This record gives sequence, structure tokens and C-alpha cells, in this order.
Amino acid sequence: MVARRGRRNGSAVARKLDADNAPTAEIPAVEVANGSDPVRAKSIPEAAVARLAVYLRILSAMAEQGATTVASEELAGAAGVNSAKLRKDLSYLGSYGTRGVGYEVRVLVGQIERTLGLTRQHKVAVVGIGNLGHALANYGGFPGRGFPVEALFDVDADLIGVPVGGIPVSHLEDIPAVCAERGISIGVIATPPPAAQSVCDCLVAGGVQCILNFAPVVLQVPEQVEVRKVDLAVELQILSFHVARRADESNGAHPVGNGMVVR
Amino acid sequence: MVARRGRRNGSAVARKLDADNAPTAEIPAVEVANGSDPVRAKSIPEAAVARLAVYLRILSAMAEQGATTVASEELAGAAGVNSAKLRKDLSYLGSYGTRGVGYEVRVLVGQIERTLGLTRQHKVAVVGIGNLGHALANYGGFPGRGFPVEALFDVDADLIGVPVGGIPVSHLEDIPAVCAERGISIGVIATPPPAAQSVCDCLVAGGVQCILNFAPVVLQVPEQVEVRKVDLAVELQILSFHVARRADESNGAHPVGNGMVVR
DNA sequence: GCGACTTTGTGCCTGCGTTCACAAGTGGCT
DNA sequence: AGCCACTTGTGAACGCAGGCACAAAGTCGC
Repeated sequence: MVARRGRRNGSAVARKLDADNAPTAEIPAVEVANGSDPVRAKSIPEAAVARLAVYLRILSAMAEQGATTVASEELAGAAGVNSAKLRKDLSYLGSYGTRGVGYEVRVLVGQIERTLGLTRQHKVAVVGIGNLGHALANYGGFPGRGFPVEALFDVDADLIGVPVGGIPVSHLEDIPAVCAERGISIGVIATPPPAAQSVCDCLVAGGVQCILNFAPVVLQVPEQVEVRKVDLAVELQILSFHVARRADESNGAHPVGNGMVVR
Repeated sequence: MVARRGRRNGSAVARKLDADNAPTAEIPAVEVANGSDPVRAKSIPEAAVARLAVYLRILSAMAEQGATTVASEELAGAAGVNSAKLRKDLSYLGSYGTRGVGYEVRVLVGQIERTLGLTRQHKVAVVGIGNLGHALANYGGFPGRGFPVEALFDVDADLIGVPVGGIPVSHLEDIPAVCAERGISIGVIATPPPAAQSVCDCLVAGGVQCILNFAPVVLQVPEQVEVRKVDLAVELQILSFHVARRADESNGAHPVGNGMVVR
């Protein structure tokens, strides 16, 4: 953002703009955001969405303990973020705070749930009932909120038909049919790496829109399918990197005895 | 997708805009950039580190299949990233490519391993041997590379002493002693939320430097301890958000052609 | 040995996300 | 009523990450 002289650029429209840019043509850019209709996000940054989920959990806990209002500073502390960031995150939902007071916990919970789409149920299928799949299937209705596991799949003949967490396991080849039939919207892949891509294809064929992938594989999916990856090995390696970096820092680095900003 | 294959995109520099606007005369504060001992990361962006781990896996697979060299374009394709980004990531390690040819797979593997600190072993402890903990303990030497699980902990008396994946389970209260004794450097928390913070404290007391947290809790740790969080509920909620957003988009076909240009 | 071709490494720019700082509301107190 | 203390919401600056495009550097063919 290079101090453009125009005021706000409004939406992300990447017009040819500028060159000369007659400033009088600026549109107020207040398109949505009036409370009446949907408070539909113009575009909430992905990072903010992740934090909203965290806030939601904290707020729910607070509500259970009887809190009715909360200040940004307090909530930010509990979430481990800067209070300005928290306020900006919440501002994406609209203005639901009261200056001088704070936010009403219940209102906030409701707004976040609505924004995250938690007012509808999202049926989940878990593919690959190994150790991890087992754990996921038993996770107890996932976070309890709106993510019922409604289908399980595996290749192992010994597992087919066996109920895990109350749901019988189906065969991989039934993925498309079963997913379509039960209206599965989220697929969780917990298979060994070689199977992941084909499983993914099956899920997509079954109409699944979102995939949570635990297999260490880069999945290829059509444009409209959203994939999120949880990769244990990568996480560990990142931690390893930090260990190494730290070791190096304390180890080497006294060459000139100068200031040597660590950074 | 976006036709980027074509070489000459035409439309070279359209940079006439904003003639005034030249604020970037700042001195970039390059003090640190001495290249004395170049090997060690001056400071690799975290995002790049995560990608390096992905490249490493792909490269290892390629090496196994007998590939000796690889071009950035090819590797980038396999990793699902832009080739320029890949080259920039690799350049953080130093210059190990050959222009006109590509990168030597083995060299690259070695350099990434070294940079990520994978040349040493990082002993792992898993706390909370429930469904998830079980899965983790059996994950088979984790990614096989340098992350041996060497300690397990739980509160459940029935589990104490029972070997899981070859390691007997110890009691929570022994965490500090056992971790210190066995030189654990990475702790994995797979406990129910209420136990997470106290377990975390125990791990820190045992000298653990890095923590991978699966519990949906914001952990409080001293400065020098690195924490990474894997939060299932958050992941699902992010996916849910995308489902909701997509539904809205196709649903409310905004007639007022104003904003809302598809990117 | 030279020219054509290939691929790396990187400077520059753009745009996003974070942080700061402050004006603008709001409720309580006098 | 008026003032004050408090807290939100956001404009603006900053820094980081991503992507383009090109010069440098190497290989291959003749």
C-alpha cells in the first residue's frame, strides 16, 4: 500500500486505474455492511478467520462461566494476540461492540458462528481408519459444534461394516455414492500417502467441497474445492529448525565482538 | 490455470503512474547481511521453512526413484508452488543450483536437512495416550527421519507401564525427570484441554524446547520455548467458512454490478 | 571456440497482514 | 447537565511475503 492519494481503494478491483485518476469519481464504497441483509464478509483475511475460531472457543467458555461482556484487551490476552488485531478481526464481522464497555459475549458468539458458517451442519467423512482415523472418528462429534461424522471408509476388508464411533465403515469404492447420498461436505483424509490422491478424487466425485488432508502429499483438486493440510512431519521439522537455529545462535556468532544484532 | 506459460507477456513496464510518490528512499538497514559464515540461515522466513520441509519430502522420493537432477519448474510443480518462489526459498540455503541444468537432488536434500536441523536426532515425548496419542506413538518413528519417540505419558493408572509402540507409558508427574534424563527436545501434547497447560509446564520444566500442541488451548510458555499448534476444530471451522462464503457467492447474485468482481 | 539455449538467482514492485495511535462514542459520576 | 474515564473502530505506516522479469551463468551442438 503505497500511500495512494485516493482514499480507500474500495474493493479489490484491480482496475487499470491511476495513470491520472480523476479523484472526483470515487465511489463511497460502502457497498454492503449495512445490518439488514447478510453481513457477508467482503473478504475476511484467512489468518483472521483462523483467529476468529479461536476467539469463538474462548468466548464460549466465558459464556459458560457467566460472563456477559468482555473487553478487547481481556479477550486478546486470553487468545494470545494483540488487542488491536483482535478488534480489527472483530470489525470484519461488523460493529458489535459498545464503546466504553466492550463486547457482549453472546452477541459475539452468535456473529462469529454465523460468519464461520457454523449455523448449518457440515457432515464429515473420514477416510482411512488406521490409528489416526480411529482417533478422528472417536473425537466425539468433533468439536461438538456442527461437524457430525457421518461416514467412514477404508480398504481393509476386516474393517468394512465394523462400527467405529457408532458409524459402520464402508469401502473406499463406495465413497462417491455414499458421500453424495448422505450429503457429506467435508472429507478428512487419513490414509497412507499413496492412496491420498485417488481418495481425494473419489471425495470430489462425491460432491465434497472441502478436504482436510493429513497425508503428506500435495493434493491436486479442481478449482472450487478447498484443501487444508495438516502435516505432522512438516510441523516437527519446523520445530527442528528452530532448535537448530537457537543452537547456532548461542554457539557461533562472536566473530567481531561487535554489536551483532541478533534478529 | 492462468496462462503463464507464454513467455512474452507483452505489456512490459506500464509503470508510469504516480510520478510523484517515491518514498522508498529509505536505507534498508542491512547491517546483519555480512556473509561471513553463510551456511547458517541469516533468517529464513517461517513460511519458507515450512515449504522447505515439503520440498525435502519430494526430493527424497525423487532420489529414491533415481533422479539425479531436477529443475525448479519441475520441483515447483510437484510441490504446488510457483517456481520463482521455490528458487527464492532454495536461495536461502545458498547457491546450490547449476544454471542451465537445475539442482542436484542429493545436494539439495543434504542442504535442506542441514538447514532444518535434521542431521541431529530430536527425541520426542508424547503426552496423553488417548486415541490421538496412540496414533502418534505408533506413527512409526514419525516421519522416519530423526524424530524417535522416546517417552510416553498419561494419567490413567491402567496405562502406566503398558508399552505402546514399544515404549512403556509413564505417569504425568514423572515428566520433568524423564524428559531431562532422556534428553527429550520435543514434546507433543495430546491431552484433554484442561490438562494441557500444566503438562506444558512440566515439559518446560524437563528442559523441552519445542512443543507441538494438539489441545485446543492457548499455551503460556517462557520466551525461549517454541510452540506450534495443530487445532482440528479451527481447521474445520476454516473450511466451514469457505463453504459458507461460497454458498453466499453463488446465492446472492448481486445485481448491482458494483463491487463483487470475481477476482 | 562460439553462439544458441536453458535455467538459476535476484532486484523490484505489489499487496496483504500487523501494529500504532487516535478520534469518536458511551456510560457513570458529580 | 457536564465532565471524565474507558473502550471501540479505523486510518495510516510498516514490514514481510509473493510474483514477475531479466541478467548472469552455465551447457550443448557445431
